[in-house]
Amino acid sequence: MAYWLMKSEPDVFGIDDLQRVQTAIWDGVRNYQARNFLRDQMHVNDEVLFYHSNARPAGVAGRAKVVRTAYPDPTAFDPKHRYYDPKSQPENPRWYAVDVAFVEKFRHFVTLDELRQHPALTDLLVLKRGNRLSITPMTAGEWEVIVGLGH
DNA sequence: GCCAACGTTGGC
DNA sequence: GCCAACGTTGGC
Repeated sequence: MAYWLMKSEPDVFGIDDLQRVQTAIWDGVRNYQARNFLRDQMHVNDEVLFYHSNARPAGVAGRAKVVRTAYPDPTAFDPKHRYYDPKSQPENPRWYAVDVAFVEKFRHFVTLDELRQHPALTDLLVLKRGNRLSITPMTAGEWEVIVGLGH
């Protein structure tokens, strides 16, 4: 069991969208380090904290879990899609996606500021200066603290 | 909208 | 392999 923080822009796809559809493909990852986490280390039932980026405020909106491990990202093969990448071919895929399922929306939205203030979260990768990774691992302890803040 | 930080691209 | 130019991310 692993614990992940996954960023999405709520204007594009937020926790409310996931709640509505319940299960969704997490596609559009176009960063090698994030892809490697997703492709090589994500397992079914891994915990996901759903982070709203490019939002006011930014922060953790709720929980999801992994329900399908990595498979080739179909949006990379679609020339009309904004995530299209001609260098990714079905016989040699460059980009991958997983499926995630809604678990809960936090009663209390945990803002980036609250994360920064908490002494147990100083090593959280998303708080590191300049961090742009859309998928980052965290420890079970960090996960528990953030879920506690959200409840 | 600004802009710092970062990743990727491509010429050499 | 270097590195300047460029594009993107994401908080504010």
